[in-house]
Amino acid sequence: MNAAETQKTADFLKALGEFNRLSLVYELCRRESSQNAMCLCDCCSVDASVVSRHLKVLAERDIVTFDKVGREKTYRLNRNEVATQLRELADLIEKQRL
Amino acid sequence: MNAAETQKTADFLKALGEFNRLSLVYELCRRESSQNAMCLCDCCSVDASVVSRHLKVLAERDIVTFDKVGREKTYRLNRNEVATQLRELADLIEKQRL
DNA sequence: GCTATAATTGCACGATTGTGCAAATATGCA
DNA sequence: TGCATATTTGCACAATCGTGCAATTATAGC
Repeated sequence: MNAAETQKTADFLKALGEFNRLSLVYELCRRESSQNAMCLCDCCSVDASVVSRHLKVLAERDIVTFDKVGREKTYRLNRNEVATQLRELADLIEKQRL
Repeated sequence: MNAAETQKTADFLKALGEFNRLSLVYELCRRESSQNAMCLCDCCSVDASVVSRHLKVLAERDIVTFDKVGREKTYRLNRNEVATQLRELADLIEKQRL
């Protein structure tokens, strides 16, 4: 487990480890289809600019993906990728595979 | 998924989502037996006081546990508990169970 | 008792982070 | 072209966080 990998995993966990960002993830989790940012604003009571920045962080870590349609960006949760990353970490920790 | 639960999960992820703390977790993961804090200092090049504080954070989130033997505290990773929490989150995200 | 070692705590500091507001940008629609 | 809406960006600010150092506490061994 080199430093770069450790840092990458830490960044992934840190992206999920903030209340409003995790709320956004849960909100996207509830929805079947993609949601634009304005719609996501409702789930956490902060300014639209804040939501924009949080979604950017999540996108940088590949936790969410977006499509740009017109003037809207519609976001969706990368369910499988996120779940896989979490499970890999769980396996590593449990089975001592480093 | 209420706010308190969300906050708790976020705190758990945030505790893991810092480079030196995650390095400590990995170091404990490699070891079969408990390790005292001084021994753990080697894996991340920071002051002993910093390691002490990081271990406290990890203990507060039940990521590690310790036994006090003499003047030493020996830490061990709560493998199963941490792995279970990560898997539960993975399942929730993947299966849309909120 | 005294000394050495393990660990914690208080303090200070710089860096990062989350936030709101206002302005700017981008795009759709009339 | 002009206006409305979606999103981003610049700026400022307070709060949190990670850190090192020095002092303190706790305990083992002499």
